[in-house]
Amino acid sequence: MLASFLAERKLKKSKRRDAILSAFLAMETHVTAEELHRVLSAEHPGIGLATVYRNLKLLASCGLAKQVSLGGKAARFEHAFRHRHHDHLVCSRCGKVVEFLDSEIERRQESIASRHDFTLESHTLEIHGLCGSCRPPR
Amino acid sequence: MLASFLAERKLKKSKRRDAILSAFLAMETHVTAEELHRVLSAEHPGIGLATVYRNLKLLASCGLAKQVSLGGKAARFEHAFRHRHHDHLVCSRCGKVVEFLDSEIERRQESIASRHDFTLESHTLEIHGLCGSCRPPR
DNA sequence: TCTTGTCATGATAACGATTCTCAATTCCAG
DNA sequence: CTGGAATTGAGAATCGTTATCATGACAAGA
Repeated sequence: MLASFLAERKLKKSKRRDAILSAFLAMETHVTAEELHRVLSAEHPGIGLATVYRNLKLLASCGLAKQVSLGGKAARFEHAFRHRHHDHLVCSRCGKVVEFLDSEIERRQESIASRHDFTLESHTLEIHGLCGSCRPPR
Repeated sequence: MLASFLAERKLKKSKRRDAILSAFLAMETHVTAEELHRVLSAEHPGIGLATVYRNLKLLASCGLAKQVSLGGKAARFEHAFRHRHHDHLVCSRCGKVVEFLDSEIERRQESIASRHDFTLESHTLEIHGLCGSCRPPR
C-alpha cells in the first residue's frame, strides 16, 4: 500500500521512513508531529522533526493518515488504515475525543454537495462541547 | 449588544473599536484579519494590525463574529449578527464558498452529543469539493 | 560489488499567522 | 479636570510548519 505508492512516484524506502510509519500506526491517539517525534526518539534517536513532518505529510497523501484539527493550533494525525471514516466530538475543556459516525449525516452531505453542483471530496465535522466529567455539577 | 458586553467586563469604547466593528459588519465576505485591516486602512489610516486581531477576537467572544477556517491557514471571520447559523461548502480549487443549513444534520448533532453525555457548545462542518466551474469537463 | 544519479535526511534558517510587550494615548467615573 | 484603568501602535517574540542545503542512504545497472 505504502510500497506501491512509493514505487509509483519513484520514492524510496528508508529505515527512518519505516520507523516513522510503524510508530505512527502503533499510536492509538490523534497525534501531533512533535508528539510522534518525541515517542520516536526513544527507539530511534536522531530522527529530525522535519523528517517527521515530511513523512506524515506523505502518509497523508497516500491515504494512510488523515489530518484533523480538533481545535488546537497544531495539526493532528490519525490513521486512516483499517479505520473507518468518522467524525469527532471534542471536549472543549479536557480535550477528550469521541469518534462517531452517523450515516444519515453522511448521506445528507452528499446530497447537499450535489444540490449545489459540487463534487464532494472530503468533509470535516467537529462537535465541541463539555463532556460529562467537565460539566459543572450545578 | 456589544455595549452591554463591554459594560459587563469594564471594557471601554473607542473610536477604533467602533471603526473596526462597523467595517467588519459592512463586509460581505468571510474575512481575514489582514484583509479587514487593509480595508480599514483606507478610511482610518494608522490602525494597527494587532488591534484588528484584538478586536476581532473580542467580537468573537461576545458573539458578534464567528471564526471559521475554510481550509486556508489564516483564520477567517464572518458576522454572526442577523446571520443565522450555517455551515460551509468550499471549492478546493477556486475557494468559492456556499453557505447552507440542514436542520436534520443539526438535529442529529444534538442527539449525538447527548448520547455521549456532552453538552453541545458549537460545531464546525465544512464540506470540501470541486464546484461546477472547477470540475474538469472530462 | 562498484558507480552513479536520485531521493531522504538533519540542522537550522525562514516563514506566516498570531500574540505579547511596553510606552504612549485615550477613555470615563468621580 | 483628573487619576487610574483600558486601549493602542510598533515591533519583538512565539509557535507550528516549511524551505534550504550540504551530506548520507538507496536502487539499479555495469
